[in-house]
Amino acid sequence: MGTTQLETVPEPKYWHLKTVLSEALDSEFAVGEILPNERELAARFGVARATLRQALEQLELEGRLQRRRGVGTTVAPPRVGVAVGTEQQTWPGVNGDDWQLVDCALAVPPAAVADALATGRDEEVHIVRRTRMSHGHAVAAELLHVPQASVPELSGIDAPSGPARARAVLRELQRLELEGQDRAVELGSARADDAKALDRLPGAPVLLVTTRFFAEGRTAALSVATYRADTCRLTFGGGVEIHHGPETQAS
Amino acid sequence: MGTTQLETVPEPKYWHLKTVLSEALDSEFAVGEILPNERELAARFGVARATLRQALEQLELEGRLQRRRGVGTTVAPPRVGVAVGTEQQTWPGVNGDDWQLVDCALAVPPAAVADALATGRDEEVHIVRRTRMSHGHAVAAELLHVPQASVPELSGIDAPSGPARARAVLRELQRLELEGQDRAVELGSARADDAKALDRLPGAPVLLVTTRFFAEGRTAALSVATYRADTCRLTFGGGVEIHHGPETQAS
DNA sequence: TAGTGGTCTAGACCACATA
DNA sequence: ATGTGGTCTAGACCACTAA
Repeated sequence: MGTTQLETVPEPKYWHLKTVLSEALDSEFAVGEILPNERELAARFGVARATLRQALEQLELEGRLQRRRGVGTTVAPPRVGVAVGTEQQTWPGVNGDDWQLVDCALAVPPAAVADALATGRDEEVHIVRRTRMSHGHAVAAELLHVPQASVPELSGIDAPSGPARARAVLRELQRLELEGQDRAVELGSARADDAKALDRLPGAPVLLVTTRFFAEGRTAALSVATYRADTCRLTFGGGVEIHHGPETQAS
Repeated sequence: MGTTQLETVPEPKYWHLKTVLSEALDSEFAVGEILPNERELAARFGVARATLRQALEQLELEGRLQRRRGVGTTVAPPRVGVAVGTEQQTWPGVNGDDWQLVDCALAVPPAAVADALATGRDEEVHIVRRTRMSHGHAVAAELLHVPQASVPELSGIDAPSGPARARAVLRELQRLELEGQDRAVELGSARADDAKALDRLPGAPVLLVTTRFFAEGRTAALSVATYRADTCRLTFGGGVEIHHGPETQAS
């Protein structure tokens, strides 16, 4: 009697912590506000720092928090909706999309990419790197793989690398008639270079969007885009904004 | 000279470990094979168990490993492609989709859902629970929120809850003319009940697919589907299989 | 009952940002 | 120089599975 928790399942501490913190974020903190540091939070809740960190990790995974080394932990703004799929299918780089060309190189792609393109595993392809900006921040980094067979007219007169070369590859690609495309989304962790481009640590959770472009009866190009999973919500069709949680209340 | 690593950035141990393990998985292990236990692996690599676990965690996140308490760590099969978006838009539950009705209840949804449906925050809606099966495993759990206004003809004669009630709600919903729909995908962590349905621990990483169904000029229903992020690759359009990495070599 | 992964602790040191 | 989050250790105990 009185011991009302006799038959309760022992809920992990970090899980309970996460719930408590989550509610505190809703009610007591504003977006951008900085939280007490991990050592103090851990002390305040009477747990080891590692346990506290386990809770923070999950909240960051859910896009509620943002942690930066040397700075602190802040309350994250609601995720931004990023339009990924639209009704009409187009080649990358046509008129007004919010991708910025970075550079272009000729290199042997990973085996998985070579298989998808049906090129030989030792065959070099054009790899165009692009970055997607949204609200002033980089939200995605992309590698667009274009087999040399897809852009046969690519002149040797163009710059051998850099943004100019990238532009040339895209221009040639757009001459083909796009017959279709499909996409896949999966969870991954950021490679070192992508992490740097996205201002995250290597291994940060990302959403991998793989797009195959079909032309001339084959896969004419393959894009692998790496989106920040903490700050992005990928939208398909319509692209209308979805309101979210209690954050809806202002700012 | 000879000290070739003077200016190398100190790569974290768990990151290097992950790379080594990843390569070992490709070359020395078959899908389903069980790895040595964590204590032995840690000893073998000369690191603390926590560090080893950090590497395993990432590999699990990437769908390379599967860990089960009391059993061990096994090599995961390649992710299964799950078709999420198709060209033609349809109501949930029409003819042959691979969702199984679980039950149905009348309850007040979370504020975020109420806002999206433009119902009052205290207004009860029908909540249909469904489970999606693929290859004999549950890959997703869904809550389909249907405002009472969307199914006004729902007879009180039908069962008050359970699969029969769920069927009735979907049947009434399908009478409306579907005017459009849109989707969003984001990263989340599994709620306790979803985790149980998906045979995962609470907090496991999941892909949240939010679908809005439009009819009669408003949002007539809203679905929130929770997909296992470790085993699923969500496909949009076409639904064709994408070949993957070295796993492509058989089964 | 034995062995597995999951949780938790109390430290330590490091890399990074800022003042 | 200080303070932050990131990495790492060497333990301990618990929850779960399967023999």
